[in-house]
Amino acid sequence: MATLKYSRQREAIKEYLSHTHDHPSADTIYMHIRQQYPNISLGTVYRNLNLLVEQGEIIKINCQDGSDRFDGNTDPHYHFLCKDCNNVLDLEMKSIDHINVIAGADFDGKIEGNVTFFYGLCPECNRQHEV
Amino acid sequence: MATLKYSRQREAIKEYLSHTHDHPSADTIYMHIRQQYPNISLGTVYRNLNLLVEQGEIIKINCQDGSDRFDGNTDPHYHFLCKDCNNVLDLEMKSIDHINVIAGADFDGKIEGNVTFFYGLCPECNRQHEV
DNA sequence: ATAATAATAATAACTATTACTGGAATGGAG
DNA sequence: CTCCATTCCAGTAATAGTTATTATTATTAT
Repeated sequence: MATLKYSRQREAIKEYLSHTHDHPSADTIYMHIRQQYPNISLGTVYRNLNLLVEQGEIIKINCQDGSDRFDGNTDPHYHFLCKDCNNVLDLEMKSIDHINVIAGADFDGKIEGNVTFFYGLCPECNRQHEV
Repeated sequence: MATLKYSRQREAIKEYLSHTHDHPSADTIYMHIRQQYPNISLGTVYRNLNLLVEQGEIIKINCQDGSDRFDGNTDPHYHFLCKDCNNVLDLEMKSIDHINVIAGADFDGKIEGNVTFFYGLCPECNRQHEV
Protein backbone atom coordinates (compact mmCIF):
# COMPACT_ATOMS: atom_id res chain seq x y z
CA MET A 1 0.00 0.00 0.00
CA ALA A 2 2.99 2.26 0.51
CA THR A 3 3.82 1.47 -3.10
CA LEU A 4 2.30 4.27 -5.09
CA LYS A 5 2.27 3.54 -8.74
CA TYR A 6 3.72 6.24 -10.95
CA SER A 7 1.21 8.62 -12.44
CA ARG A 8 2.01 11.47 -14.73
CA GLN A 9 -0.89 13.46 -13.34
CA ARG A 10 0.40 13.20 -9.80
CA GLU A 11 3.89 14.00 -11.00
CA ALA A 12 2.60 17.11 -12.73
CA ILE A 13 0.88 18.26 -9.55
CA LYS A 14 4.05 17.74 -7.52
CA GLU A 15 6.11 19.43 -10.19
CA TYR A 16 3.79 22.40 -10.27
CA LEU A 17 3.80 22.80 -6.50
CA SER A 18 7.57 22.57 -6.31
CA HIS A 19 8.01 25.38 -8.80
CA THR A 20 5.36 27.81 -7.70
CA HIS A 21 5.72 29.86 -4.58
CA ASP A 22 2.06 30.66 -4.46
CA HIS A 23 0.00 28.54 -2.18
CA PRO A 24 -2.68 27.52 -4.61
CA SER A 25 -6.04 26.03 -3.80
CA ALA A 26 -7.09 22.69 -5.20
CA ASP A 27 -9.13 24.51 -7.78
CA THR A 28 -6.23 26.68 -8.92
CA ILE A 29 -4.05 23.59 -9.23
CA TYR A 30 -6.79 21.93 -11.21
CA MET A 31 -6.98 24.88 -13.61
CA HIS A 32 -3.25 24.81 -14.11
CA ILE A 33 -2.76 21.08 -14.60
CA ARG A 34 -5.60 21.12 -17.09
CA GLN A 35 -3.46 23.11 -19.47
CA GLN A 36 -1.18 20.12 -19.67
CA TYR A 37 -3.73 17.33 -19.20
CA PRO A 38 -6.98 18.84 -20.44
CA ASN A 39 -9.14 16.00 -19.20
CA ILE A 40 -7.83 15.58 -15.69
CA SER A 41 -10.70 15.69 -13.25
CA LEU A 42 -11.01 17.74 -10.12
CA GLY A 43 -11.51 14.53 -8.13
CA THR A 44 -8.15 13.25 -9.34
CA VAL A 45 -6.49 16.47 -8.24
CA TYR A 46 -7.99 16.20 -4.78
CA ARG A 47 -7.13 12.53 -4.43
CA ASN A 48 -3.53 13.03 -5.46
CA LEU A 49 -3.11 16.11 -3.31
CA ASN A 50 -4.24 14.09 -0.32
CA LEU A 51 -1.94 11.23 -1.29
CA LEU A 52 1.00 13.61 -1.52
CA VAL A 53 0.12 15.09 1.85
CA GLU A 54 0.03 11.58 3.36
CA GLN A 55 3.44 10.86 1.87
CA GLY A 56 4.68 14.08 3.37
CA GLU A 57 5.70 15.43 -0.01
CA ILE A 58 3.52 18.51 0.25
CA ILE A 59 1.76 20.45 3.01
CA LYS A 60 -1.88 21.30 3.38
CA ILE A 61 -2.60 24.75 4.79
CA ASN A 62 -5.94 25.26 6.46
CA CYS A 63 -7.00 28.74 5.48
CA GLN A 64 -9.39 31.13 7.17
CA ASP A 65 -12.14 30.86 4.62
CA GLY A 66 -12.29 27.12 5.15
CA SER A 67 -10.64 26.31 1.86
CA ASP A 68 -7.39 24.38 1.77
CA ARG A 69 -4.20 25.64 0.18
CA PHE A 70 -1.22 23.50 -0.77
CA ASP A 71 2.49 24.10 -0.47
CA GLY A 72 5.33 22.17 -2.05
CA ASN A 73 7.80 23.49 0.47
CA THR A 74 7.80 20.97 3.31
CA ASP A 75 10.48 22.69 5.35
CA PRO A 76 8.94 24.15 8.49
CA HIS A 77 8.10 27.78 7.82
CA TYR A 78 5.41 30.30 8.56
CA HIS A 79 2.72 31.78 6.41
CA PHE A 80 1.26 35.19 5.94
CA LEU A 81 -2.24 35.92 4.70
CA CYS A 82 -2.93 39.27 3.10
CA LYS A 83 -6.31 40.61 4.13
CA ASP A 84 -6.56 42.58 0.92
CA CYS A 85 -5.51 40.34 -1.91
CA ASN A 86 -6.01 37.12 0.02
CA ASN A 87 -2.70 35.73 -1.11
CA VAL A 88 -0.59 33.51 1.09
CA LEU A 89 3.12 34.30 1.35
CA ASP A 90 6.02 32.58 3.02
CA LEU A 91 7.66 34.39 5.90
CA GLU A 92 11.40 34.37 6.45
CA MET A 93 11.68 34.55 10.20
CA LYS A 94 13.29 33.10 13.25
CA SER A 95 11.68 30.09 14.87
CA ILE A 96 8.99 30.78 17.43
CA ASP A 97 8.87 27.27 18.82
CA HIS A 98 9.43 28.66 22.29
CA ILE A 99 5.78 29.65 22.40
CA ASN A 100 5.03 25.97 23.02
CA VAL A 101 6.90 26.28 26.28
CA ILE A 102 5.02 29.44 27.19
CA ALA A 103 1.74 27.75 26.39
CA GLY A 104 2.62 24.67 28.43
CA ALA A 105 3.72 26.57 31.51
CA ASP A 106 0.37 26.38 33.27
CA PHE A 107 -1.14 23.55 31.31
CA ASP A 108 -1.61 20.06 32.60
CA GLY A 109 -1.81 18.33 29.24
CA LYS A 110 0.81 17.88 26.58
CA ILE A 111 1.57 20.58 24.03
CA GLU A 112 2.84 18.93 20.89
CA GLY A 113 2.94 21.91 18.58
CA ASN A 114 1.14 24.92 17.26
CA VAL A 115 -0.43 26.20 14.12
CA THR A 116 0.34 29.83 13.50
CA PHE A 117 -0.08 32.22 10.67
CA PHE A 118 0.15 35.94 10.43
CA TYR A 119 -2.11 38.36 8.67
CA GLY A 120 -2.04 41.98 7.57
CA LEU A 121 -1.07 43.68 4.37
CA CYS A 122 1.42 42.17 1.97
CA PRO A 123 4.21 44.44 0.67
CA GLU A 124 2.31 45.24 -2.50
CA CYS A 125 -1.05 46.02 -0.88
CA ASN A 126 0.71 47.95 1.86
CA ARG A 127 2.24 50.27 -0.71
CA GLN A 128 -1.12 50.92 -2.30
CA HIS A 129 -2.63 51.80 1.06
CA GLU A 130 0.04 54.37 1.71
CA VAL A 131 -0.73 56.27 -1.49
CA MET B 1 -28.57 48.66 10.49
CA ALA B 2 -26.65 48.83 13.73
CA THR B 3 -30.03 48.59 15.39
CA LEU B 4 -30.60 44.94 15.90
CA LYS B 5 -34.10 44.20 16.97
CA TYR B 6 -34.37 42.11 20.07
CA SER B 7 -34.82 38.40 19.58
CA ARG B 8 -35.09 35.86 22.34
CA GLN B 9 -33.44 33.25 20.15
CA ARG B 10 -30.35 35.38 19.64
CA GLU B 11 -30.34 36.21 23.32
CA ALA B 12 -30.47 32.50 24.17
CA ILE B 13 -27.51 31.80 21.91
CA LYS B 14 -25.48 34.59 23.49
CA GLU B 15 -26.52 33.46 26.94
CA TYR B 16 -25.52 29.89 26.21
CA LEU B 17 -22.13 30.87 24.84
CA SER B 18 -21.39 33.12 27.78
CA HIS B 19 -22.02 30.32 30.25
CA THR B 20 -20.37 27.40 28.57
CA HIS B 21 -16.63 27.07 28.38
CA ASP B 22 -16.78 24.55 25.64
CA HIS B 23 -16.28 25.89 22.17
CA PRO B 24 -19.31 24.41 20.55
CA SER B 25 -20.00 24.08 16.86
CA ALA B 26 -23.07 25.64 15.28
CA ASP B 27 -24.69 22.25 15.34
CA THR B 28 -24.04 21.72 19.04
CA ILE B 29 -25.46 25.15 19.78
CA TYR B 30 -28.47 24.32 17.67
CA MET B 31 -29.06 21.10 19.63
CA HIS B 32 -28.84 22.96 22.88
CA ILE B 33 -31.02 25.94 22.05
CA ARG B 34 -33.64 23.56 20.74
CA GLN B 35 -34.26 22.35 24.27
CA GLN B 36 -35.49 25.81 25.08
CA TYR B 37 -36.97 26.75 21.71
CA PRO B 38 -37.83 23.43 20.12
CA ASN B 39 -38.59 24.93 16.75
CA ILE B 40 -35.60 27.15 16.23
CA SER B 41 -34.01 26.40 12.88
CA LEU B 42 -30.37 25.73 12.13
CA GLY B 43 -30.39 28.62 9.68
CA THR B 44 -31.41 31.00 12.43
CA VAL B 45 -28.57 29.73 14.57
CA TYR B 46 -26.04 30.32 11.82
CA ARG B 47 -27.39 33.74 10.97
CA ASN B 48 -27.38 34.91 14.55
CA LEU B 49 -23.95 33.48 15.22
CA ASN B 50 -22.60 35.49 12.32
CA LEU B 51 -24.45 38.58 13.49
CA LEU B 52 -22.95 38.21 16.94
CA VAL B 53 -19.50 37.76 15.44
CA GLU B 54 -19.99 40.94 13.41
CA GLN B 55 -21.04 42.80 16.54
CA GLY B 56 -17.93 41.50 18.24
CA GLU B 57 -19.96 39.81 20.94
CA ILE B 58 -18.58 36.36 20.25
CA ILE B 59 -15.60 34.88 18.43
CA LYS B 60 -15.50 32.44 15.58
CA ILE B 61 -12.75 29.86 15.76
CA ASN B 62 -11.69 28.29 12.51
CA CYS B 63 -11.03 24.68 13.34
CA GLN B 64 -8.84 22.16 11.60
CA ASP B 65 -11.64 20.07 10.24
CA GLY B 66 -13.05 23.10 8.46
CA SER B 67 -16.01 23.44 10.79
CA ASP B 68 -16.40 26.62 12.80
CA ARG B 69 -16.51 26.75 16.59
CA PHE B 70 -17.82 29.65 18.63
CA ASP B 71 -16.59 31.23 21.82
CA GLY B 72 -18.42 33.68 24.06
CA ASN B 73 -15.18 34.83 25.64
CA THR B 74 -14.04 37.77 23.54
CA ASP B 75 -11.01 38.58 25.65
CA PRO B 76 -7.89 37.74 23.71
CA HIS B 77 -6.79 34.27 24.66
CA TYR B 78 -5.37 31.18 23.08
CA HIS B 79 -6.89 27.86 22.23
CA PHE B 80 -5.79 24.30 22.51
CA LEU B 81 -7.06 21.47 20.34
CA CYS B 82 -6.82 17.94 21.66
CA LYS B 83 -5.84 15.52 18.93
CA ASP B 84 -7.56 12.70 20.75
CA CYS B 85 -10.93 13.96 21.90
CA ASN B 86 -11.04 16.88 19.49
CA ASN B 87 -12.16 19.27 22.20
CA VAL B 88 -11.06 22.86 22.24
CA LEU B 89 -9.82 24.27 25.54
CA ASP B 90 -8.78 27.73 26.65
CA LEU B 91 -5.14 28.22 27.57
CA GLU B 92 -4.06 30.38 30.47
CA MET B 93 -0.78 31.74 29.31
CA LYS B 94 1.34 34.82 28.92
CA SER B 95 0.87 36.90 25.80
CA ILE B 96 2.92 35.93 22.79
CA ASP B 97 2.23 39.09 20.85
CA HIS B 98 5.95 39.60 20.45
CA ILE B 99 5.93 36.98 17.68
CA ASN B 100 4.41 39.67 15.47
CA VAL B 101 7.63 41.61 15.84
CA ILE B 102 9.70 38.53 15.08
CA ALA B 103 7.59 37.87 12.02
CA GLY B 104 7.86 41.46 10.81
CA ALA B 105 11.61 41.70 11.22
CA ASP B 106 12.42 40.77 7.63
CA PHE B 107 9.05 41.46 6.11
CA ASP B 108 8.24 44.40 3.92
CA GLY B 109 4.48 44.38 4.45
CA LYS B 110 2.46 45.08 7.55
CA ILE B 111 1.86 42.42 10.18
CA GLU B 112 -1.43 43.18 11.90
CA GLY B 113 -1.78 40.06 13.97
CA ASN B 114 -1.62 36.32 14.09
CA VAL B 115 -3.85 33.36 14.47
CA THR B 116 -2.37 30.73 16.72
CA PHE B 117 -3.59 27.61 18.35
CA PHE B 118 -1.82 24.79 20.06
CA TYR B 119 -2.46 21.10 19.78
CA GLY B 120 -1.51 17.96 21.63
CA LEU B 121 -3.17 15.97 24.37
CA CYS B 122 -5.55 17.54 26.84
CA PRO B 123 -5.05 16.77 30.54
CA GLU B 124 -7.62 14.01 30.49
CA CYS B 125 -6.42 12.25 27.35
CA ASN B 126 -2.83 12.68 28.47
CA ARG B 127 -3.55 10.73 31.65
CA GLN B 128 -5.14 7.92 29.68
CA HIS B 129 -2.11 7.69 27.44
CA GLU B 130 0.22 7.32 30.39
CA VAL B 131 -1.62 4.29 31.70
C1' DA C 1 -54.75 48.78 17.55
C1' DT C 2 -52.60 48.96 13.31
C1' DA C 3 -49.01 49.44 10.01
C1' DA C 4 -44.16 49.06 9.20
C1' DT C 5 -40.31 46.57 9.94
C1' DA C 6 -37.34 42.98 11.18
C1' DA C 7 -36.90 38.25 12.78
C1' DT C 8 -38.15 33.48 12.15
C1' DA C 9 -38.73 28.48 10.16
C1' DA C 10 -38.18 25.96 6.43
C1' DT C 11 -35.94 25.01 2.62
C1' DA C 12 -33.15 25.72 -1.36
C1' DA C 13 -28.66 26.79 -3.00
C1' DC C 14 -23.80 26.91 -2.83
C1' DT C 15 -18.83 25.71 -2.04
C1' DA C 16 -15.33 22.72 -0.96
C1' DT C 17 -14.39 18.18 -0.55
C1' DT C 18 -14.76 13.12 -0.62
C1' DA C 19 -16.58 8.65 -2.34
C1' DC C 20 -18.07 5.65 -5.96
C1' DT C 21 -18.16 3.68 -10.67
C1' DG C 22 -16.67 1.49 -14.83
C1' DG C 23 -13.00 1.25 -17.67
C1' DA C 24 -7.99 1.79 -19.12
C1' DA C 25 -3.02 1.58 -18.15
C1' DT C 26 0.76 -0.55 -15.47
C1' DG C 27 3.76 -3.99 -13.31
C1' DG C 28 4.99 -8.45 -11.85
C1' DA C 29 4.62 -13.81 -12.16
C1' DG C 30 4.98 -17.34 -15.03
C1' DC D 1 5.22 -11.93 -24.08
C1' DT D 2 0.70 -12.87 -21.78
C1' DC D 3 -2.30 -13.08 -17.98
C1' DC D 4 -3.88 -11.22 -13.83
C1' DA D 5 -4.12 -8.27 -10.10
C1' DT D 6 -3.47 -3.76 -8.89
C1' DT D 7 -3.68 1.02 -9.23
C1' DC D 8 -4.88 4.51 -11.87
C1' DC D 9 -8.12 7.72 -14.27
C1' DA D 10 -12.47 10.57 -15.71
C1' DG D 11 -16.86 11.37 -14.66
C1' DT D 12 -20.22 11.81 -11.55
C1' DA D 13 -22.77 11.38 -7.31
C1' DA D 14 -22.77 12.32 -2.57
C1' DT D 15 -21.73 14.77 1.67
C1' DA D 16 -20.70 18.49 5.12
C1' DG D 17 -20.83 22.91 6.40
C1' DT D 18 -22.61 27.12 5.57
C1' DT D 19 -25.21 30.91 3.41
C1' DA D 20 -29.21 32.84 0.87
C1' DT D 21 -34.15 33.00 -0.24
C1' DT D 22 -38.94 33.17 0.82
C1' DA D 23 -43.20 33.15 2.99
C1' DT D 24 -44.77 33.75 7.60
C1' DT D 25 -44.71 35.49 12.30
C1' DA D 26 -43.31 38.57 15.98
C1' DT D 27 -41.80 43.12 17.61
C1' DT D 28 -41.75 47.95 17.64
C1' DA D 29 -43.35 52.54 16.49
C1' DT D 30 -47.25 55.25 15.47
